[in-house]
Amino acid sequence: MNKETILDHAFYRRSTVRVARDLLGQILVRKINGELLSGRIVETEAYTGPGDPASHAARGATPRSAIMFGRPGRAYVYFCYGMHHLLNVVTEREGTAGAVLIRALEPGEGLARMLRNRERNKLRGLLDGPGKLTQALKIGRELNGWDLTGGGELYILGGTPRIGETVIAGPRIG
DNA sequence: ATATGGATTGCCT
DNA sequence: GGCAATCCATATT
Repeated sequence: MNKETILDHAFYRRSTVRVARDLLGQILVRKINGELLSGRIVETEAYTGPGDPASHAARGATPRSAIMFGRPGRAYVYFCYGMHHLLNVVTEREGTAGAVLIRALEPGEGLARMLRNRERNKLRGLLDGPGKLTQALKIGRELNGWDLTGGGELYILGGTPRIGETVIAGPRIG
């Protein structure tokens, strides 16, 4: 059987692009106030280090980007445009920069709560953006540096059944 | 100490 | 399609 397990250190400690691709279809789980919120990852984006101008780690480590050089399997959450939190997972071995931005989810558990968190009534457009899903799952900077391999408030479930999906991989746009 | 602009979203026309 | 909203990390003076 395809047993669902929490993605571990070894999963994240690989090339950023590979982790980005393998994250598709897995389940992001958020536990907060005794409630379970979850969604299936349907869009990701890879950010590496030097050589990737769009990456925060492009010009070496800064206080903010240092975590991208740190242990894989940690969350990198940062605040953007003065109003959105963006969730990444750190990849590559310690010392090498890399992170994958979670761009979109398909709603799973806790739908009613996620709608409330976003003050929306429709399923449509609930989790289809990096800033939207963090709002729906109440993911903020307090989770920056969170170890995703240890369960608890935030983790990612792997080994989820694939349902005949098409994975499209391409260069980043923009 | 100050200036700049961003891994976005939602509302406007 | 265009653009304002709005905080903060980073670079510059």
